[in-house]
Amino acid sequence: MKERPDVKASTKEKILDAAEKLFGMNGFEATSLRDITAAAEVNLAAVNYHFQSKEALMESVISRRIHPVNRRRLELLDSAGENPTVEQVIRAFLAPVFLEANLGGVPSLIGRVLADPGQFLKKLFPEEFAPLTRRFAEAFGRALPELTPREVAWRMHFMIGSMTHVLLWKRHIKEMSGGLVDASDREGLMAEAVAFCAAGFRAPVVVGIERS
Amino acid sequence: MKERPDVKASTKEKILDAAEKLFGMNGFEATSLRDITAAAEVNLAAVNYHFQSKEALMESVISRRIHPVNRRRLELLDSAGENPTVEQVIRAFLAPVFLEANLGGVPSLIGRVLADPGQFLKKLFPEEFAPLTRRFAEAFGRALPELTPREVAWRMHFMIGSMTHVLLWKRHIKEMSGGLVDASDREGLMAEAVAFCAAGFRAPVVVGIERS
DNA sequence: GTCTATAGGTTGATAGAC
DNA sequence: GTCTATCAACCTATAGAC
Repeated sequence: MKERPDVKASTKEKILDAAEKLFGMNGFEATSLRDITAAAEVNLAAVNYHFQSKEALMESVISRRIHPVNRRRLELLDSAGENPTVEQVIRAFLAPVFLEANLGGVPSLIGRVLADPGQFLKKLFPEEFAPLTRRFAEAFGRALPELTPREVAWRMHFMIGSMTHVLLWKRHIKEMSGGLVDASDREGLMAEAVAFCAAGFRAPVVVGIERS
Repeated sequence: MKERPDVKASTKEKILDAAEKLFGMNGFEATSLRDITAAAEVNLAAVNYHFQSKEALMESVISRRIHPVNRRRLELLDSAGENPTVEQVIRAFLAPVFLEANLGGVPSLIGRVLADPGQFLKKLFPEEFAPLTRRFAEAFGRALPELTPREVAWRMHFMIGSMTHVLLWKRHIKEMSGGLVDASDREGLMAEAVAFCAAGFRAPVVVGIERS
C-alpha cells in the first residue's frame, strides 16, 4: 500500500519519511521524537546524530519537499510561454501540489506549514517563497494589466488560501460534505480550483467600498 | 493600548482572555497552562478549578466566540431577504470575521482552529458548523441555480480557505508583500475578498477536464 | 476561591559503551 | 553509526492548607 521506493532506506531517510508523515498529521508540537523514531523503527538517539535538534529535523523535512515543488512551478510557468493566460499561471502554481503523484505525505505538511506563520516560515519565506511570489505576481500582472499590484497580491493570497485549505482538509472534506465532494478526484479538484481562482482574478477592479 | 472592557475582570474571564490570545498566537500544543496563568496574572491551579482540563479550557475559549459569530452570519443572511445575491451571501459569511470590531484575539484563533482539523473540530463541527454550512449552501444554490450542489460545496471551501488564510496571516501580510497589502484596512480587505469570491462563485460550470 | 507544594509523566537532548 | 541508559527540564493535574 505505502509507496516505499527503496527496499532498504537509510536511517536518515526513514527518519525524514516518518517525521514528514507525523508532522503533517499531528503538527510539530504534538509530535514527539519518540513518536518519530518508533514509526521509523530506528533508535531515538539517531535523530540527534543525523540532525542536531527537532527543529533542524523539521527544517530538513520541509526543505526536502518545498524546493522541488517550487522549481516545478517555475518550470510550468516558463513552459507556458511569454504571455501565459491567467488559467495557465494558476495551473502552474497549483498543479505541483494538486496533481503530481510523488508527494507522499507532504500535501498536509505544506498546508500545515502555510497555515502556521511560526518560526519556520520566517526562515523559509525569504529564501524559498519570496522569489517565487515575485515571479508569479509579475506573470499575473502581465496577464491582467488592469489590476494594481496591490490587487494582484490580494488575489494571490486568496488563491493560496483556497489551496491551503484543501490540502489541510483533504481527508475530511468527503465526510464533511456528505460524500458530495471528493478531494481524491485530483483532476476534478484541479478543474474546480482553476475555474474559481481564474474567475476571481478576472473580477472587475475594486474601486471603492461596496455596500449591500 | 489593549482593550480591557472591565476594570476588574473575574479570574475566569482573565483566564479565557489570556488563553484566547496565546492559543491564537502560538497554537494549542505550544501554549502551556503556565504561560496562560502568567499572562492572566492568576494562579496555576485556578485553571483546573474553573475548567477541568486544558482541553476543556480550549473548548470554552472557542465556543465563547464561535457561536456569536455564526449567529451573526445567519442574522445577516436573513436580513438580506428571501433571494439574496451572491455578494450578499458572501458578505453575510465574511463580515462577522472581517469587519466586526469586538472580536479581540479571536480572528487568528478561528483561523487556527479552521486550519487544524484536529480533535476540536470533530466535536465542534456537527453542532456549530454543519447547520451553518447547510444554510449557506442553500442560499448559494438559490442565488446560482446553474451550479450543482457539488460545485457549491467546492466553491464554499475555496471561500473559507481564502478567509482562513487572511485570518492566519493578518499580522504578517503587510511585511511579506512589502507594504503593498494591509489587512488592517478592513473595508478594503472585505471589498477585495467579496469581489474575488463572488466572481469565483459566478464562474462558468466546470463540465470536464480542461487542458492547458 | 485562591494559594503552595508536589505527584506523576513526558519531553528533547546527551554521554558513553560497542 | 547504532545502541542503552539517563539527565534535567518541562508539562498537566491534583491534594490540601487557608
